[in-house]
Amino acid sequence: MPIDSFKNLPVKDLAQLFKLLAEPNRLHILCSMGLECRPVSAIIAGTGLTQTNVSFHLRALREAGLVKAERHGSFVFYCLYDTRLLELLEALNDWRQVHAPSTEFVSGQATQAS
Amino acid sequence: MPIDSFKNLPVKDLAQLFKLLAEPNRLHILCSMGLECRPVSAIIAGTGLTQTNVSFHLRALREAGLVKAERHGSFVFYCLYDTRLLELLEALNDWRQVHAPSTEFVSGQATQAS
DNA sequence: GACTCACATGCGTGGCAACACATATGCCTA
DNA sequence: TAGGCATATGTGTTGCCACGCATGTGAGTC
Repeated sequence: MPIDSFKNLPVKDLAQLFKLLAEPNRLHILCSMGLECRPVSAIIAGTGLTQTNVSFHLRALREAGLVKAERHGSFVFYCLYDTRLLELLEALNDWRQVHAPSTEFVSGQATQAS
Repeated sequence: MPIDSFKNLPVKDLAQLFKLLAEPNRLHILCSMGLECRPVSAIIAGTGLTQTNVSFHLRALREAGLVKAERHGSFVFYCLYDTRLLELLEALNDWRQVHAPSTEFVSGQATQAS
């Protein structure tokens, strides 16, 4: 693997993944799922989104292979396919905090980069 | 730090970062910059995009703090603020290859996940 | 089978983002 | 200072995406 292997990154595919993660609500859904499987109703309650909207986003995440759905009775449980995604999100967030703090709350105070 | 610290991720800010990275051309620009500083004209040549478009995307990246601009004569050189971003991109791409291959080329053959 | 609950889907709408064209600005050279 | 090159910016258009409403489907209960 050459040093500048990032020049050969599949930009298009990677961008498609980022597009999925670029939606605050979708990201919220992913994070609120965490490590466990939860029924859609729990996700709706946890996020405060409408049922239509949650279903819409779950479909996108499911079709992209980020989450999987399992029927249990009349409930459909959703969970992450690979929870390591959350670690990557945290890593990226650590980087962001240092680098592009934008709107960030530090010890209860808003530090807006004007 | 609790185990489920990802439930406290600043979803909105993180999504904003992903939004920047969700544009194939913008991602291409970032990757093609690599570790060195390059003038806009080089980026234009490297990406094949129009001057307007490159300038447009560079502005977004600059205002987000992902890249910095330096004037040298009549040229403006752009480079990454923190090249560790590329490592994160690679990590995320490795994850993606395993997990959401979507449209991926392996040894010249398209392996479409139908 | 009728009713209910959990979830999915089709359709229409509004808003935003990428892009191109034209033009402005800044720097250099002669 | 005139002219040309490098880059930025303003405006308008187009296309896509998130969202809500209404409705469909599938499972469980009686």
